[in-house]
Amino acid sequence: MAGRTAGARRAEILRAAAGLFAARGFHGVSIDDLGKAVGTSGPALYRHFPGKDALLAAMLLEVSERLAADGRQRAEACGDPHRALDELLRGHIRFALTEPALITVHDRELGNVAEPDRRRIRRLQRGYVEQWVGVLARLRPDADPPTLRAAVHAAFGLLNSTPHSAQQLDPEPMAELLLSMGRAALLAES
Amino acid sequence: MAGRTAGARRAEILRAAAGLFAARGFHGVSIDDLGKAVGTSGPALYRHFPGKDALLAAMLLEVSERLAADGRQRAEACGDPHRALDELLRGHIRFALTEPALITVHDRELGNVAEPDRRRIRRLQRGYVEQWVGVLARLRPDADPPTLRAAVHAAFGLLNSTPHSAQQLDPEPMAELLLSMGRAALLAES
DNA sequence: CGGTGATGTTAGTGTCCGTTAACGTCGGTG
DNA sequence: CACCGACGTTAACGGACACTAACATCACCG
Repeated sequence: MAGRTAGARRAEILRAAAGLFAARGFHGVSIDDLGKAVGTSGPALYRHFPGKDALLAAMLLEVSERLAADGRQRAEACGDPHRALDELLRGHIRFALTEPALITVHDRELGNVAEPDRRRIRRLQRGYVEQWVGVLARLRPDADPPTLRAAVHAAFGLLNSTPHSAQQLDPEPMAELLLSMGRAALLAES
Repeated sequence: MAGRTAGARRAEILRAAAGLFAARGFHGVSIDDLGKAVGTSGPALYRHFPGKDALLAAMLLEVSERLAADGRQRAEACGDPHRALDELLRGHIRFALTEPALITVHDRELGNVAEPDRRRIRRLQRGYVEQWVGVLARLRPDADPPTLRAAVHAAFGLLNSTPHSAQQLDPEPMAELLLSMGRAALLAES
């Protein structure tokens, strides 16, 4: 029982921390802020994480693993690259619309993670990007890998703009808009 | 002459601060860091800005004004909406590639500006967005304004992804890539 | 029932940070 | 030359922060 409770607490802390980090930045959130956000006060956090840095590292590792695993699964699920690209887009869009705070922290706060974890996160992120590049390469055999990588990063920027603009549209039309924009951008001839 | 020197110093501080804020976030940079970055030490800053917050506010105001003025000029320069959109795209891309740090700070750190300046910055940003929306509305009369606004925000996300990916490609091909991707995304039928 | 581990509390502790104070330098100006 | 404003310095102060220490609670288990 203790294990399950501990896991729930940990997840609750990570969720609250994601919201606060996304809104004010890692250095703009204090340990006491994090404690208050989950109903405890301050240093209770150290029962679940060895420190503030470790909390951020755990959060980014978890997100990167989710994205990478989801991407691998979706990219390998179907042989048609057009369908595979749509699957990747839909998966990323669902994630971005469901957890905008995690997406925000994911591409802003890597610089605040120290070296052992940082490398693991980078490796996962790179693997995710390469899934996209692999699919895209089959759709655009003319383009060289660096261009494809830059295009994928640009598409991520497009999809991750959700936190800035999601308030303007309902989730379903927003998802459709992002899907068509992302597809058009990635398949555009330069 | 003192005026010219002061202006140069002020601009130098803003430039250095942009780089540091973009890399580590507003709260991750100290006054002493800012001083060291321009060759002076610490509190010399208070000869040029009343405080750290005011420095950020000045930076964001300047960027927002530059973007809004440039957008207005480019959007109004030509009657053909296709050409106007290309002009807006090229202008924004040039800015994003020339000053990636300013672009980064511009859409991350507004939350750290207090209320009097904050409203002015928001107004300028909104004006810039509306320039894009106005041009886009002539190209896509079918779409409603909220959708167009969301599309413009998404396109900004695409164009502003430069800081994450600009190292992979030379500036000119990168600009061409962003131009074609941005154009395709904004004109995609949903 | 006594022990134990998980989980919380409050009270420090040392450090860093934004800001102010007091003072120095120096070029230009009356 | 006396003065003054622009610009810089170092020293200090008060508060905030990450983290630790010492102690409380309480379910569970032998």
